[in-house]
Amino acid sequence: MLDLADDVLPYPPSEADPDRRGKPFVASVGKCFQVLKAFRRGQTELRQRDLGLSEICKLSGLDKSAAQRFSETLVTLGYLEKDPGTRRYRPGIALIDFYYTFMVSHRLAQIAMPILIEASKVYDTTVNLCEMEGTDAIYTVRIPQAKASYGTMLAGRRVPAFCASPGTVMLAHMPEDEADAVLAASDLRKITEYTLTDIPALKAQMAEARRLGYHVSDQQSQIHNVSTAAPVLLMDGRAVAAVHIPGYAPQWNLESVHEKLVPLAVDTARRISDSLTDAM
Amino acid sequence: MLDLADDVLPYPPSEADPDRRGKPFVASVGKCFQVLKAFRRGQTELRQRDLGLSEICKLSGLDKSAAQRFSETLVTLGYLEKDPGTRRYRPGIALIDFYYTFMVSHRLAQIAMPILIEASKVYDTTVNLCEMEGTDAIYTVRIPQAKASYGTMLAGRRVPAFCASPGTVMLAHMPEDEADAVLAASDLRKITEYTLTDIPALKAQMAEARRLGYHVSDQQSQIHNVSTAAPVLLMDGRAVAAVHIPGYAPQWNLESVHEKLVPLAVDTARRISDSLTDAM
DNA sequence: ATGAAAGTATCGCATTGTGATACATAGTTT
DNA sequence: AAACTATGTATCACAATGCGATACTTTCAT
Repeated sequence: MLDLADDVLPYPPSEADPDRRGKPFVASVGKCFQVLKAFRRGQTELRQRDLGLSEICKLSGLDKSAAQRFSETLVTLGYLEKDPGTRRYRPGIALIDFYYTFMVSHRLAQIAMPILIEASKVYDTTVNLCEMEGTDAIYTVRIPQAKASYGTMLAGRRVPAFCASPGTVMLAHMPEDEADAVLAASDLRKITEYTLTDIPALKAQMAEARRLGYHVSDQQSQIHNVSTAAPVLLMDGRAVAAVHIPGYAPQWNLESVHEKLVPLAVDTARRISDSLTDAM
Repeated sequence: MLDLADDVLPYPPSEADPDRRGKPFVASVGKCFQVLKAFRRGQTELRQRDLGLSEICKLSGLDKSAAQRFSETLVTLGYLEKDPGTRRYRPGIALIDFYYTFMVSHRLAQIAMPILIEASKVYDTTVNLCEMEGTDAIYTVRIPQAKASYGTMLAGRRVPAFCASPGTVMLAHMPEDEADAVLAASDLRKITEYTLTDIPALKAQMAEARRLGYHVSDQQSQIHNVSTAAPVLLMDGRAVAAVHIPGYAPQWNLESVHEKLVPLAVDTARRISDSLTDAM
């Protein structure tokens, strides 16, 4: 039995944040999102798609009454579904609406999509677009390949920025103080035995990524995965995203990745950068 | 200038609903989602990605104070972003999290994904998976093609069930009273000049779809689009989803769609149905 | 300059959410 | 079966919290 709870989640979510102090904040809204987030934790920590009320309590940090109020509210709104038999809750299909709301107005994704699709056909590989959010890189566009695993096909996945190639490359092409702040806020724990966790080594790696214009991560976030990333840059040199192409063993190794996937990633990222600046 | 507002959205969202009466409901939560929904309306009705506070008021039905409170709350939580210069709000990247939360636990999508990818390669076409939500068909999985338009690549898009082939085919394979209820609740307005809007004609069309096991819609929801859909069925014959393959003119016409896309859609849907029942 | 419209801040009131408690139901163990 | 435990549901008095009218500030058009 896993021990949940306790690292009780960032709530109340600000009053700590510098420039959010004093802004109006409706606590109930924060709590409802704690409930929705509980399902994500439930999936990673408990490996189950549906949660009972008491599990929601533990994972959200809310008491029983609150958990019930918010869960039922979310059911009424369609964002959770409730199995009448088991009385357990699960994510509702209406949640997809917000993905659409975000993506449909996301110019970067719109521009990148056809270019990424083309790129995926070159070697029949998965190709992803990543963007920074806090200390994570989030996959926003993924062009899937039939043989890939389901989890690696889904947009919305998060990976700690410090230990994955898209993160490295975005941190590298970012004002240094911002990058430092991200590293400082990151939970620097080893994901695999190859994960770098000390700041100087990470900064050296970032410097090299900046120099080369790409980064190859050798099993630092996943065993048997040598993955490449190249930055999508604005004219001022800031990275707004990264193109990420994973290469899985045994099909790909460090050498073939350098020979084939690196140029592809760099070129794809550059084409996106160009289209982006043209469009402005 | 479009007149917005007024059809002030279904709020308070239940007390009307039969079996949701008396369930605890936190009004603030409902209102925060009104704000998020406002962005979707803003995109379709105003064609703009970001909204000012007063636009949020109109589109959400909230007063100025409430709109501000909830918008700022959502900014603090990361679900909206605010441009400091223009003071306008736009959807935040964190919204993607909920897509992931839903999809990662969605067995149907997991099973369907590789099968849909295979299908998309046969004629290099877009292939979609749709599911019912209220009176709409929602696209939950989409395998994009480079030449397609961005809007048709995004999961989360909704189409009224009555006038699109995936909807027709799902309604057809549904207990009749449920299908009738959906039609009754639908806003039966012509989308194109070919849209059927009278119930008997729609029911005849559904009957034929049930008989054939697929449906081809000829420009009923979009001009120059002849699209095919076939139902994904459980063992009891109920549809849980539909495979949808659009065929755009001039590349595709009614004849070539029948010859090629119909068998592909039917076969793909059947393979998903089989995998689904195997997995249980 | 002037005015209108949009955005932000303030604050007393009472509505609304709160959470302790009690009750009901499901699932397990003896 | 009965007894027990855990989990889910309902109730309710209190006051904290969200409410929204008002006033203030900024921005943009004229």
